[in-house]
Amino acid sequence: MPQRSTFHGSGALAFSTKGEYGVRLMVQLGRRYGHGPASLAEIATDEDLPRAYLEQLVTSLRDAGLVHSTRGARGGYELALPPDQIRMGEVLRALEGPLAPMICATEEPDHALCDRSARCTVNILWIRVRDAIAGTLDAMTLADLVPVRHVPIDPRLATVAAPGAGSREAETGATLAGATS
Amino acid sequence: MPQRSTFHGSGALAFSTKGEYGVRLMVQLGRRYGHGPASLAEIATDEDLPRAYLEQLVTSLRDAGLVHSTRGARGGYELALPPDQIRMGEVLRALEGPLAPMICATEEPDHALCDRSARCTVNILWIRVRDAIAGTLDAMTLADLVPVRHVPIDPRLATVAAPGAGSREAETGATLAGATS
DNA sequence: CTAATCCCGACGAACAAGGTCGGAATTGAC
DNA sequence: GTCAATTCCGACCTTGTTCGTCGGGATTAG
Repeated sequence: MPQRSTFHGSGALAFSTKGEYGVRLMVQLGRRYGHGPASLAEIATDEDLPRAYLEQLVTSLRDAGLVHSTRGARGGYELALPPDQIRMGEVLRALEGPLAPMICATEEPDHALCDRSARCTVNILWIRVRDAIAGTLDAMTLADLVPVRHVPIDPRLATVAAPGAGSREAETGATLAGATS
Repeated sequence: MPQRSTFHGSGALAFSTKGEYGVRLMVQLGRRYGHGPASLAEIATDEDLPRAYLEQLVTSLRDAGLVHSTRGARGGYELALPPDQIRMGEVLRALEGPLAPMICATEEPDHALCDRSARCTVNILWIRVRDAIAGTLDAMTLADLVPVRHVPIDPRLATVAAPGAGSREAETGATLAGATS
């Protein structure tokens, strides 16, 4: 496949495929958590994604300390932390860079102010959007996306799969009414 | 100037220049609200933006019913509504298209489900991000971005510039309900 | 009439997104 | 020791969107 058709996020503020594929990759690793390393080929098949491309993405995730790799035969990747301790904000930041809808709204405190910062009244808008996104993303963990497993092999893992364990409830008032149903 | 340096939104989920310039354009129109039409050349100079490019953007805003145009000499553009009745969400949607971080999280009810929608547990993440963005944007109006004017020429216009006009207090949670259904 | 303005469609260069490729290094299994 | 599976790494290529530019036509005030 040369390229994905049209554009997978049609409008404004779209994530790139890096973000999308990377999250799907992480979810797969979440399902396999506790089963030892999983090879990229395996995951690429499961999610129907180009393996060579996933290699690039997983490198970012590894460098960010989110996944751990094992080289050699029977090697692969696995989560470096339990799923409920991986905030989705971290995942997306590792994949796509800092969450910043605009150059003057970087997450870094040493934000590169635009030259017009003096009379720039628009700044507050981008800041608020950035905070809303970051807040939402950091309020969700990978555990919220991994489908519940019936019976974990290791009973100690039951606490991990418990819903809403660590992640605070978001203050965004998210009404996700019947989204996918 | 052929192109803007590097990329004005460095990381993930960046607005394009359409969104940025368009908002700045609207703010300028907000400052001039009540003073009759303003020409694009004037605004382009004030904001130091390419006039020919603004022409394209303002077309979208006009088609969305946010600005009103007057043709001919001494013509120009003006806001079609008072600033406090223009939600920033509308502005950005007009400029950039629907707020959708991912194809499977469109604002339209007839969302084109990705082919994997059955076993897609990731969807909820994009939906929440989309709601957070839309909620934040729709809770702010153009009046929140226009710097307060000291003394309007026409005293009747004081009501327009007055801060308590209503939509300021909208909390993010309330407006979300209507958006999704 | 003339000058200012909006209006419209076509055009084009630069750039990042979205992948592909080939090979080197590492390791488990036999 | 050999072999196969796998991560690791950098270079390369292609395509579409973004970010504008350009030239002219339609409209209207003075």
